[in-house]
Amino acid sequence: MERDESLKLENQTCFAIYACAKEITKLYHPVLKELGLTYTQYITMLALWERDRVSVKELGERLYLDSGTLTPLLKKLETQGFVSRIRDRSDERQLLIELTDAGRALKERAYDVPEKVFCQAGMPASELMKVRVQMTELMRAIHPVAAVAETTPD
Amino acid sequence: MERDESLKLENQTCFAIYACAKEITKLYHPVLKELGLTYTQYITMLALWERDRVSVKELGERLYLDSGTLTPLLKKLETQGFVSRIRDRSDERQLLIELTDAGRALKERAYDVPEKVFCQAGMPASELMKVRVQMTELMRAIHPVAAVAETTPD
DNA sequence: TTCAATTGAATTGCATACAATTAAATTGCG
DNA sequence: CGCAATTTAATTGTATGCAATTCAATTGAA
Repeated sequence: MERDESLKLENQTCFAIYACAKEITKLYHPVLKELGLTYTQYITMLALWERDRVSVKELGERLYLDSGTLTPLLKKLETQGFVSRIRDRSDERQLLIELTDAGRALKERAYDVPEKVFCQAGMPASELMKVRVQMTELMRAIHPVAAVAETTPD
Repeated sequence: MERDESLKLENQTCFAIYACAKEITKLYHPVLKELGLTYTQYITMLALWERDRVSVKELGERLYLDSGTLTPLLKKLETQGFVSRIRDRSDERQLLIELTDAGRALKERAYDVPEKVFCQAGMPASELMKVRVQMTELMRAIHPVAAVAETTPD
């Protein structure tokens, strides 16, 4: 690539992904508003609907979020009545996140969400799946980097 | 897709893109720190290196950011000495953003950035290009939606 | 057992993001 | 011209995100 081309905005994969991520979040906004959830709260609920009564640490690993983001977000979900935050009796350092009945009930109303957003996005499901596979591959390529670098022999 | 599968985190294209975007930003962080830029400031400088003396509105359209984000960010870049913020004499509503000499000089030091980040990401350039093309397509599919919906006949 | 090292969550500080509103400047219609 | 509608930034309020630090609980080695 030409020296100058390398710094053009339209040649930055990072920017394409960054901009896309933000637009997608905006697409979810009106749909999630009906459920009383923000986008980050929504993916947190998705994780919990699959498996709850988990520590903040485990939740953070599944969502790629740290306690700085999750602590206030989970307090908010607790205030809204969707989760309970309970200290683990056998290890008081850990905070277990459990769905409430209302939290579990919310799942019923969430089943429509993906389809509603799909309809807004004018893209066939097969294309979206391709994108997902590529993103997952890219994620695998970059996410463990830090950990690997640390264990590199010197 | 099975009813329950549709809400699984690993099946959400939105989550794959969202998580990827965040990890990529983290990859840039240490590299950009040497230049004294955050990620958002960096893409703003990329846009300005291509074309400066533009209004906040035009910059926002190219970066998909609004004045709520750009106003404080541009003030920061001004404080750092990389840009000047000048009211357009012929239309006082507009604020023109111009690179300073220091801002233009910074470009020289930025040429290394993409390669440095590539090296951290263990992915061939051809794969990254494929990702970029797909993201750009997806962006085209979803971004104009709102505008189109407004002009739909009733 | 004892205490230093580690672990997990919370906190702090800073930088986004964006919806909604506000305020100033400009435009365009009558 | 005169003023309502529009346009552009800035502001306000809320919600992330994350690096770095702190604090309490637990673990593990001597």
